[in-house]
Amino acid sequence: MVQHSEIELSECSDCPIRHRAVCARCEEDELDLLESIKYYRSYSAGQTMIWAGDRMDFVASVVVGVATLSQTMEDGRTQMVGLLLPSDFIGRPGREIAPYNVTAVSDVTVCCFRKRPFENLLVTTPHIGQRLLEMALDELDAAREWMLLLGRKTAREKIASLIAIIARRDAELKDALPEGRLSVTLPLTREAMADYLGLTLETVSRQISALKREGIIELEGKRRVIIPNLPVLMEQTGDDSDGGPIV
Amino acid sequence: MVQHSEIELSECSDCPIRHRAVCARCEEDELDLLESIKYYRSYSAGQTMIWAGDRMDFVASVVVGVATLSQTMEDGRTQMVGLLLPSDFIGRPGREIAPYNVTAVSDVTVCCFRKRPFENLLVTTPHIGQRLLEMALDELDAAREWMLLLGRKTAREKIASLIAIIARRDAELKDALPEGRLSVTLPLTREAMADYLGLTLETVSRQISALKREGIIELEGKRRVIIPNLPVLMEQTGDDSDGGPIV
DNA sequence: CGCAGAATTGATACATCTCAAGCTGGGTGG
DNA sequence: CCACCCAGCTTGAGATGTATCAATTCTGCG
Repeated sequence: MVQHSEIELSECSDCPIRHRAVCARCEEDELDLLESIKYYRSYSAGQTMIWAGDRMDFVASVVVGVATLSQTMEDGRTQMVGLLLPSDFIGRPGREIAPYNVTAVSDVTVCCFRKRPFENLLVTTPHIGQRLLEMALDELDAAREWMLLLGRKTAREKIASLIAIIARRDAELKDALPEGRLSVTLPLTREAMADYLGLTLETVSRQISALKREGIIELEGKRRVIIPNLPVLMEQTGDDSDGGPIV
Repeated sequence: MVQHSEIELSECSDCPIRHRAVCARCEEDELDLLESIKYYRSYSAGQTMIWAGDRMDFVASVVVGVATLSQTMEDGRTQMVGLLLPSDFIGRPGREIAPYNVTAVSDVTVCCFRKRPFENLLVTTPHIGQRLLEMALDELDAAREWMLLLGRKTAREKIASLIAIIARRDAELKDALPEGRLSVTLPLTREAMADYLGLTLETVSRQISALKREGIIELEGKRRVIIPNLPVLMEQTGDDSDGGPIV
């Protein structure tokens, strides 16, 4: 079931996530230590990478692709609790059992470290622990933003927020300020968006249609969204108008 | 507005949160360093300790009492995003501006560290960073559990979950397994519970009444809840029946 | 006692879910 | 090359859970 095709990727020194992942702060010699315990793994779109309850003998960084973290209740209701993009970290030092499902949304390649050696490095190599702390705190902030969305926003605000989040992230990747007419690709199906937002897929579809009808977004196919005017979209998110994210 | 009554508390070595807070892993000599930059601050019930947008020149640990972390939208909708109990950490190294409101629910005493010196200790004293990482990851797990609650649970499940969470935590403090007839005190008003759960206070009140009517809980006054049979309550939470928390 | 904040309860409105029926676009096999 | 199929998506109609608005009723306390 699980596809294990090992992929030969570049060395750490010219890895695409070298400066954002858990290894970002490492010096050359520390990088060598990581290099010696790392290996790549790939999954194809739709595959479940890890099942909640599985024993985990590794931790990993997403190198390429998009994956999701999700929880499922007995009756099938599911809630996404994390959206994993390149450089994001999977797993937790000191934990045996995976608490969430991890699913590949697109084809995904991850850089794995065997857990035990990684835990040792964590003690001996402060730069790794420092970076991991920074990343954990960033995720905690994101989770709290997400809690406001889930608990208090309307369906329309949720959709607008999601599109805005994706647009902002795209811009971040290009290091360009988002302005004028932008075009972003939704990496998620309607159902995955629903799981992200705590809605049903029908409501997601209806709200997207409504935003389109009102000219706030345009669609090119099902997955590509054009935002003629970002500030207008931002007004629909319910967030403070004045502000970029507080850093 | 803010009450600054300094309180003379014990030394670190016999501090009530010595073994759970950010200092838990510290050796005696490391503790001395913390001791030299710490000071206490107290707030009375209902007081706002920190406003979102405030400049933060310290980080802190809750020593006594309960506080909340919350976000408010322009039109007044508010969502609680953190419940801070003794030993929980406030603030983030490397951050200037507070992103959330912090409010004292009961009278609260915190142990503060000036931010700059604390950040230096973080680099020179790995035990602090390690513990902080552990705590951040625990909070992240709690946030993700909370996201499932906000996104997918019904009002009744939310209330049952909240009572169960509080019951479990009380038991943890006493290091006793919860069994038989338990009695717990809700540290929150109905409105605060609503902000925690993403509901209105009327819905909270109705659901509590419903659980009472059905004999799943009993009330002693408004704040004290008696749970005649914990497993029966747990069935109402929507969570997996089999399981304690995955550690 | 009497007041104020907290909580309960009721009646109604409304947003979102649920169930059900089509639509669309891209791939496949005849 | 077309017909078909299927997953993903859209749209509709009606049900339902929670919010909203509005009285009361508690409870603790000066």
